[in-house]
Amino acid sequence: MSSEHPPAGGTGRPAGRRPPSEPDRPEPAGQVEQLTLIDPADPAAPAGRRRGRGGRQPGARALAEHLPVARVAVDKPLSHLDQFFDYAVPLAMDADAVPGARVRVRFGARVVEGRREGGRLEDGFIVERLAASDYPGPLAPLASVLSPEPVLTPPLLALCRAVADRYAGTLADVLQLAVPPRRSIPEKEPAADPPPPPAAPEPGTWARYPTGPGYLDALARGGAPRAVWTALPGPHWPEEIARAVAATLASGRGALAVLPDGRQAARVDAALTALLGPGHHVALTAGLGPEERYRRWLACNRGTVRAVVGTRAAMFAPVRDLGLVVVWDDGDSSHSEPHAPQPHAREVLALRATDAGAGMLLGGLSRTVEGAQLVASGWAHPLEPGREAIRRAAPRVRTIEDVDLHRDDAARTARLPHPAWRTAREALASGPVLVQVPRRGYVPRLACGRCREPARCTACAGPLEARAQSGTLHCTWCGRPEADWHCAACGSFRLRASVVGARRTAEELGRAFPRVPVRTSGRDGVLATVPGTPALVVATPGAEPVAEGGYAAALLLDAWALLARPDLRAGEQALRRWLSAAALVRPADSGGVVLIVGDPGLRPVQALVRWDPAGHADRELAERAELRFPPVSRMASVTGTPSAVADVLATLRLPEGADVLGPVPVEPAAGPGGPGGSGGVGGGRPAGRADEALERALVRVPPGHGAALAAALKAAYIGRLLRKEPEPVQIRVDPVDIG
DNA sequence: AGCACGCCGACT
DNA sequence: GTCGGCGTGCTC
Repeated sequence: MSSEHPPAGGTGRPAGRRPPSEPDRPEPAGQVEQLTLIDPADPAAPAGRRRGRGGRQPGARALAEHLPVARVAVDKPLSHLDQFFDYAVPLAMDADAVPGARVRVRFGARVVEGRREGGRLEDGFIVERLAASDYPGPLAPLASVLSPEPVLTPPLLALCRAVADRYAGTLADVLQLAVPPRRSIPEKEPAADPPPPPAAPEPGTWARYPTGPGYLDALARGGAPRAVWTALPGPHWPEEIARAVAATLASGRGALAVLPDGRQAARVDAALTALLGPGHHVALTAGLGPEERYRRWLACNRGTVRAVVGTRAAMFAPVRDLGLVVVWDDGDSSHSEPHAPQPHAREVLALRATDAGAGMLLGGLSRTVEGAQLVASGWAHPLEPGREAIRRAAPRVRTIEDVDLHRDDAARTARLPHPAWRTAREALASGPVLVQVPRRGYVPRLACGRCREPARCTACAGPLEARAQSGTLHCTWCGRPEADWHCAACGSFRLRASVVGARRTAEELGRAFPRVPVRTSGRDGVLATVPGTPALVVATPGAEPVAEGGYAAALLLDAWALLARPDLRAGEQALRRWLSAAALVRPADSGGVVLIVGDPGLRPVQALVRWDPAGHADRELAERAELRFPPVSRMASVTGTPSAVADVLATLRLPEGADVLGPVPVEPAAGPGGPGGSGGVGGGRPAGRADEALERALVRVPPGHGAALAAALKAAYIGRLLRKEPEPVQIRVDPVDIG
């Protein structure tokens, strides 16, 4: 009677069998009868209805005969529980109701005398078609199939599931990130055939790396090499990425490259077009508009194009036969998706590479600890230039200390140490000069004038700021005035106003170099390129324009400010920012000079001078290993009211070797980068009411137990939902804001 | 999330 | 006697 096989892929009981604890429900006699519809509200009743073995219901609509059940991921309700719901497939929808199709379903209806009433229309995706459902009750029919376009294909679903699991998040949240909203116009356009694979590219500038040509060759021959690539400074890396992508296409497979921002994606896009011509790839970036974005996404999903270059949202792009994933500059915080569960492009793409058996190219001018770990663990190989190639490509780097150097009048006007002023003046004779200024608001507002220790509130340790009107000191967290501050570290009473912003630096430089044009590139108003003519270009980190022919010099001001942040990654990030600016400067042979204003004894400063990001990352990794910090361990944060956090910690079934740090009170949200933000599971603010005291605990597990940690956190979270605990908690895997 | 059902106090 | 409090459970 009941079907011989349990539903494919179903996790539940075999269809037609139920535990004996539900005696009052009629035992389904067989699948087809079981699925006969009782819903009256289908206007498009198919005329020639085929009968199942026992179509006993006179008013029933005909159902698809082959696989009459559609398992649906319903978008809205209960998404915390990550459940699928089974619906019957009306015969009229049989052809369209393919796995991955978007559907509308009635959800939450009640049954009155065998008829279904009410129920809200919800969006969903068909996850799979089944011969039978393991749901014991009668199935409601699909309300409609919005489109037969299979957008949530089985491999994309599997990826979303894996990402949700890795981050203790819900499938629904990840689906939101992975599947773009539907637009009907691009869907109606016919799918073209993909172009034939291009020829394998020449190594080009990859020849500058000992293992570069071999890496490219492996890709072209269908291999899956995984490399952590330290790129040489200069303008060649976009083309090098393009060649790696082209080599993968040559093997008949697809490729996906994710870059931190649209400017850089545009450079790789242009390099790919130059190398292959149009038609082989699409760029997937914000700012395209929803329709064009969907058109390109569809082109990728339909296999019309085999390569995608884009920003972080492209990490889910459904590239077919994935042969290579590329992440450029994974230390850039833009690679962290701000929406729950906040997946990181590097992690998602490493997951995809592993699952798809694809290669990976994790490249950048610098190297993150995570990159160093991938090499240390043997998962990836280093792809590095030799010392000689670095010497040829990199500018000369000099350091000067920034103590008491304001002797010269012009230099003082520019707030520049004198040697920096002189370097700029000399370099301006032959080209543009880049001045990198830390972003305001990114650095401690005030610091000790002697030892540079950030000035902190004596009550709550929040950062102090000087009120513009009165000039008095106040804490930006608790608001308390700080009457007689002195440095907690060295006892000095002198304060130093932290950093001059880009705009004011530009004004002052303009006065110090009256005949030289000054351009700024920053948060609002980012310049992509500047001409190769003499000019001062003041930029904040990440916004440096590329100069035609390279900058003659770069000045990196206020190194201390980047390093003074109470952040695990402060050193790594500082070095990353300096390298990205320094890489835009001409090679030393052509006179390129970088001058960094900061203590030459600091490890990141030394790494810049030696141009050794890999060594720096290795040392950071060793330090993290010693302290058992991520990524050597995996961490998650649990934030909420004290009782809620305590409850989660108490019910958490932690894996072997786990430990808990805290809980500690969380500072009230301080400014833009505060502990707000949604993430993991438990979405928005964990604060029930505003201003309620919150605590945060960090949970840490040894390497290899990340999945168990995520599973345990999610179980504890779901447990609270099921128990209807009113106090919300927020759970975040790989929290970004741990100091 | 909504929206049912279900078992105990003050009203026409 | 009934209307209604929102506690608990279900939604294919």
